Amino acid sequence: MARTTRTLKAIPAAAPPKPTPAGATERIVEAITSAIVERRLMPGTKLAEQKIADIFSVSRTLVRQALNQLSRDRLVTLEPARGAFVAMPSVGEARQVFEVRAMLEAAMARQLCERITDRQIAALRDHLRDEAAAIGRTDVSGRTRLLADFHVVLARLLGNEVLAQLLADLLSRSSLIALMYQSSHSAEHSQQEHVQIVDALERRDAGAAARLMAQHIASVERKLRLDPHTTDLSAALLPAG
Amino acid sequence: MARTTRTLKAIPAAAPPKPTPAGATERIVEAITSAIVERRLMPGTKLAEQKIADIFSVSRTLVRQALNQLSRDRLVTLEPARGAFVAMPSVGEARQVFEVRAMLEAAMARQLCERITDRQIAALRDHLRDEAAAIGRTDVSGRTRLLADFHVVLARLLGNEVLAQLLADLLSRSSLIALMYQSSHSAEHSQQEHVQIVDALERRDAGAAARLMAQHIASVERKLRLDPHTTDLSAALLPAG
DNA sequence: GTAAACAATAGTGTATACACTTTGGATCAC
DNA sequence: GTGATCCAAAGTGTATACACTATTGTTTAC
Repeated sequence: MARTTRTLKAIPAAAPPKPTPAGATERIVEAITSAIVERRLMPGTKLAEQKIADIFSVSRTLVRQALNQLSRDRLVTLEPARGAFVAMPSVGEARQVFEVRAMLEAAMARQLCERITDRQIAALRDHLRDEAAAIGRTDVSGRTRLLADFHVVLARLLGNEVLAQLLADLLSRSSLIALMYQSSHSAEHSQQEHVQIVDALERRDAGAAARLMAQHIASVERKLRLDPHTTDLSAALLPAG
Repeated sequence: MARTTRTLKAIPAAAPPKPTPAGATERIVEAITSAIVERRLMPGTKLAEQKIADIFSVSRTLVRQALNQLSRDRLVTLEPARGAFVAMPSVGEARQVFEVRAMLEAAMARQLCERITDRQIAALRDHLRDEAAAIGRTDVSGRTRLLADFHVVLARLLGNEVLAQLLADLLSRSSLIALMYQSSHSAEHSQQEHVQIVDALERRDAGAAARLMAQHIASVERKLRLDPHTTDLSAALLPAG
């Protein structure tokens, strides 16, 4: 009697009925990350657990998990008993992130020259074309993502997933920093520098690739407004001192 | 009437009465991390939530938070609906971790030569002395920690907390890897290489410092037994094939 | 006797409940 | 009126409850 119904679970069922309900928590993390990087959530914004829970129709439990993950990525800061806020990276932290990126990515570019294949270079050219297209369309959020992805793509070409994930974290932090310190760095300029880097990679010129990468990152950092933003109210309101 | 009791909270109360009850979750993370690094928990061990909760006299909620954090550090892996296990990094992951460390730390050593002060070198010498002492005492867990801390100390000398934390994560993963792949690398050898690195830093010889650092990390990696450990049961039980 | 189907147990995944802290406003003393 | 005190609303921190999935041991069909 119970036979017919119970045997249902014996059927493995391929997988297609699940688009992305796999991780409910992950969906929330993705949504908040996108919102921050695409400037829909400004630094300092409070992220109240119950409000987010209502929006996604889940309990606070899953929201808290998501916020915890985001805090490990440094995209949100958790203040004990006060709540979660979109992170406001300090000037010092911004400098440190870019310093680490310069170290890592210059070394990566150097390594890449020794291993990269023609096929991989072709893939990079494709990516550069996508970047240019997004810039032409003035697709703001798309171009931001593509410009950041360029760096992760390089890491993936090395076949090093550990490096790729490390870099992905640094890049999301960089996005937040660029957003917070009003980067005046034009997308076109970044894209041109990417082209130069790929050119160097194609020539297998390790020295040039490393140097260009370091310069590119320094260039992005230099365009940040790292002076004004003072967290000191009195200094801000009494500029004469 | 309620006056006398309520006014108590007006007193800020310094801080001393709190040794480490700050984060209950953090205490659990620390305990499990120590247990893994000090080889009291072997790779693949199941970490049942309720058992851990009982041990620390807390609810599963806090244990789950701790396990989530540990999974982000790659010290434990979470298998959906199956539970948490002490991570078993693959050979590929091991190689990738060491590759990233080589890139990052060589660059760090190079940078350090340009900025390090005599005072900081003295501090490094102190650290080297501690290492030697721990080795003399055959203080296994202590020497392991000190040898790893050397690398984090270098990052801190650069004044780059972002780098320091990144490196700390990579080092805890390295510890797990060394443990899993039965490193035959002697502590004495590592310590001698540390001394050579500090010597190069003292000479402000950037090239030598970077090279020695890269060699040191490669040396540690080379001593790992990266062949045997097969995750394939049949291959393990039927060596003849 | 073997192998598949079933049932019981243990354990994870999510939601809910409750205690405590913070915060903004109202009250009260002066 | 100005100041601090107190109270209520909102929100976080932790524990507990319940549903569902995986696993293991048993039974049953052949």
